[in-house]
Amino acid sequence: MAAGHIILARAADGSVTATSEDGRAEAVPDLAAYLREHPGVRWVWDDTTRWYPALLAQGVRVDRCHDLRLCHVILRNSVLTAGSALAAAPAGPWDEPLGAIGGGDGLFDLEEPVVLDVVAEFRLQRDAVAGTADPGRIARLLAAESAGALVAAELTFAGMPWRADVHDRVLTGILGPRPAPGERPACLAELADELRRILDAPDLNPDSQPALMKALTRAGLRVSSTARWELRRIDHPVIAPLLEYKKLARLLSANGWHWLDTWVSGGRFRPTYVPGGVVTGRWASDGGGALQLPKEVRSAAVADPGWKLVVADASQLEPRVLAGMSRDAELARAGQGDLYDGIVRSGAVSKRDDAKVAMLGAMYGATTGDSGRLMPRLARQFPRAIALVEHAARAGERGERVTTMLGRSSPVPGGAWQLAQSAALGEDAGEDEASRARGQARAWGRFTRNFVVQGSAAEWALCWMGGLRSRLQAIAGQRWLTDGPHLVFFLHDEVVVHSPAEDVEAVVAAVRESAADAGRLLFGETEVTFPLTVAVVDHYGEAK
DNA sequence: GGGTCTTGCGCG
DNA sequence: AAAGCGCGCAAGACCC
Repeated sequence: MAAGHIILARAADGSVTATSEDGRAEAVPDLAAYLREHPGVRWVWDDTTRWYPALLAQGVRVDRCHDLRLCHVILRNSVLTAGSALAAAPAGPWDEPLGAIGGGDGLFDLEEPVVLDVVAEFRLQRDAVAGTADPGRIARLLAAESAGALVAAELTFAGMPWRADVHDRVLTGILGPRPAPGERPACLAELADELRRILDAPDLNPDSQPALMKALTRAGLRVSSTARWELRRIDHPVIAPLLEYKKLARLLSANGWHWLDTWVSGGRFRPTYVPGGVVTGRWASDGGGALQLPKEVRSAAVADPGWKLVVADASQLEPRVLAGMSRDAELARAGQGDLYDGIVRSGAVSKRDDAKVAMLGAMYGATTGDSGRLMPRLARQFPRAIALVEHAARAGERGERVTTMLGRSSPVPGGAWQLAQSAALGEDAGEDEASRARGQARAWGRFTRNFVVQGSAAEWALCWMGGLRSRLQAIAGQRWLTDGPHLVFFLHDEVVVHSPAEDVEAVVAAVRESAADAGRLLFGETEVTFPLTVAVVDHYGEAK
């Protein structure tokens, strides 16, 4: 049996109080020492971002926590806890966005710090969970979400190993040497000159969309935007160098030398992750753009000497999660190996690429094009899976909420949406109004359709990563976080572990065992498999 | 000079 | 000007 919960609270003066489950409270003069003296406890606190980074900096790791702020958001919105006192209460400080609550450590925070009653909030949350038909379900979500908060803090603390010299070499190879401030790198400057020459626009700044638009129009190109997908299908000598320019300009502005100066220091890339930052439950990032790290620069993520990167990604995660949720045995069978090959073997479609496009269409709500055309063939072959996403779409079109495997619910559409729908029902509603409302209803249906799949896949990933974190800790033994194998990167369905070479075998096993556990945590015993692609590499660019 | 919107593109 | 979901970021445009 676990050692139970201890609730930590910080008063306005900074003093810390610990309250155990039987209600006994004690002052905690030395927090780091207190945590070390109580291993195995699940620490309950207002917000992991307000406690854990400082503890890590003092060399203290935490096994488990309950993040009240993240859990509050889930319980406030879930249809499973809609009848709870927590959900019925008016919006309060726990509903405020990240960073706005608590002791007011913001630099210009002039307001009185709000001291949150963490003991009362924890009781409300436990009651909300206990009041559901299957308390274990949403409890698993809260545990996974909280574990994710610990992982996020540790990812930032440890950082992804990053070689600035390698990154610089990549940039120089593609763009030319680093230019003086305010200048374009050589390759971009040459391309810009070429564009000006071809378009006969000597002062053109190709970074300005309106200016580019004008120059293209003057040269006789009929375009309605300067987006790549539109330019790509035009036959004109300017297109090739223009697309090349855009590609290089993107690399320079998003992940060039400026990015390197800003986000990489001491040989580590340290972005900020935001657990629960996306409505579906996916993480967002805030600074560093960790979730958009382009493939071109991944070779700069190099393992330290004597260390390796273990890169693992879950293959075709979303359709597998859909198979699990819908208990679609046919789709589970198709996913015994490569899922898209399996769909071809089932006879639904004839090419692997068609299987992929059709499946994406089912999960995103495609209605036209190849995707929309192929999707009905899936419905015949995998009726349970497709019925699940169709139901989610219909519910969204009616303005209802939908819920993931572990209990995160979608928001209700906003006031403008509701207004448009009721306006369309009015007697004097015009055809315009009605069709706009229909369009918005379908758009919300596409969102809820995707929500159940994307959100449940995010839960799988949280469970996977949480389990992996514990296993890595066990492998590390007495070693400190960054001295043993540890997570350094996360990307929706992919993780990177930085590991001493001698631990790699154990790490690979841990990654796979954690994936199998995650499947069971979401679906119990299930036919659905969650195969991983695992690569042990010296640099991230080698994987995939 | 600041804040916010728009465009375009990177990731899953 | 996306067909088909979810994001973040940078640059320029635009407004005050």
